[in-house]
Amino acid sequence: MAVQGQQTNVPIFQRIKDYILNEIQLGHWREGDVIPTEQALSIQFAVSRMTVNRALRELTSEQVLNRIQGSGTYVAQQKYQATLVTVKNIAEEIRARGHVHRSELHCLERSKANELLAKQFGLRAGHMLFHSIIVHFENDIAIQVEDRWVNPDVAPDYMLQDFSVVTPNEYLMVAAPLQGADYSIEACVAPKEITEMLAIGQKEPCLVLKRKTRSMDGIASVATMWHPGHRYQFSGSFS
Amino acid sequence: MAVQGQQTNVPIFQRIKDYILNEIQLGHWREGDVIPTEQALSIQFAVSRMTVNRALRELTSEQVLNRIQGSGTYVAQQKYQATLVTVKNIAEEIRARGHVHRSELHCLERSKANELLAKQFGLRAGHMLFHSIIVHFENDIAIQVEDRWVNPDVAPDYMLQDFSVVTPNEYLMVAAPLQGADYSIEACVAPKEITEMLAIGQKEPCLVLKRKTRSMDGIASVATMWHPGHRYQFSGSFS
DNA sequence: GAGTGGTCTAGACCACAAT
DNA sequence: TTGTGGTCTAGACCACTCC
Repeated sequence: MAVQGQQTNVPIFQRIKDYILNEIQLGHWREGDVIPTEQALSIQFAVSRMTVNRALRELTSEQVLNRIQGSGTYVAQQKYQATLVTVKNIAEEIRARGHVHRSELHCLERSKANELLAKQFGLRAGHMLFHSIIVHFENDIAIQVEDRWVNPDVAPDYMLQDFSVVTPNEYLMVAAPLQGADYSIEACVAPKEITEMLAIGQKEPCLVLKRKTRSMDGIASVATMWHPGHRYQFSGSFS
Repeated sequence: MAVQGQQTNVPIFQRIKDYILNEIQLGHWREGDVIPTEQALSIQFAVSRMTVNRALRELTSEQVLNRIQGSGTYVAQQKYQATLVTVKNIAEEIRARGHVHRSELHCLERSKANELLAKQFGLRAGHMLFHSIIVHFENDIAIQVEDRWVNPDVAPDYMLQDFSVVTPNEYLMVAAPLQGADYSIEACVAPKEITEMLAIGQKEPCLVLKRKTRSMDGIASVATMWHPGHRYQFSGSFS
């Protein structure tokens, strides 16, 4: 019965979200400000508290708001620019470009962890680890050297895989579903063995991605991926 | 009354989420499979449909599930590993490390767009652009050369800023709220002028971030940020 | 038409923060 | 103690898909 001049069929919780985003955009509500309580908004919009709750909860998960139980709802810090690098499985990435992927297995061994590795895995030095070195080719041009150490406790069958068919990445995603990862991206000159595998000059810059993946049962894998700087880059976009 | 052997104080909607994630992880439910309906789950867990709805809705926004009204709820495609690089304002980033930020303005000018730049901005060649080159120091060590071109139509007051106080990034975030960006990260050897500003060897690898930011009114800015490879990296984590 | 998800209500009890 | 957010219920009506 009550006609409220609402434009279309936008759900109420969405209208409340839009209203809040608008107030922030207009500068009426600034970073750190308290915004009206659930009850106040439910009265203002003449809706139930659950509906307001959903709007506020979603804006919180979208990092627009912070909520503190017992205290109130606050405008969050302005978001930093974030760059989302989607690190796909390299084989799939290459195929997606319509190119041919091929890999060479240069090393597959059991080896004892040195102190540095043990520390990264959270294990004691001397603990057994799996180690593989694989070179990935795109149309027969070397594009990545993947130097990977794997925790046998997490992926006991790692050594049994045929890495010409399945990439370590693909296998680990199935064997030890990842819960998260730490990574870094840097530019440096690669050691001689790496430059040889990539067939690049010894002084040529490499783009290096180091990644440590966490699964349920601990650190699953520590990998260093070397790419020739002049023929590889990470790219993408966000909005 | 009903004791259900629940471990702790985990909310019901969270337990349902965990249950679903577990079924997927165990392989009981595979990509594309239909999972039980809201009603079925609400009976299975002896909770109200709203609680199940919240669990499913959140998993959908987390890209674990797809929902189709009138049809059902499906297991989504397995996610790619995604690396979230948070590119903060460099001044803030340095201060967050407890270090001192300082910048040197090496160039601030109006200049006509060459063909390449014009194309990036979506303007015609010869269009006027603002251009700045700033070197950022962390504890008096050069850490970034920021070579930036700005669209005057979007940020007309760019030339009036005092870039020893406000970074271009800070100013642009306010003047032209960004809607998105395209970026790439690569490793290469910098031109002589850059290596001099960074005070590094001429053959030393640089980590280069190129970023094009979009605002409401078009391309706001095109920037190339050069970092010495041996003393700078992008890093972070995700889960 | 039966079944599914999408949304909403008007209460309720709780944990926590501020006072 | 009061006010806040966190969660949950047992219904309801709707839009959409599928048969």
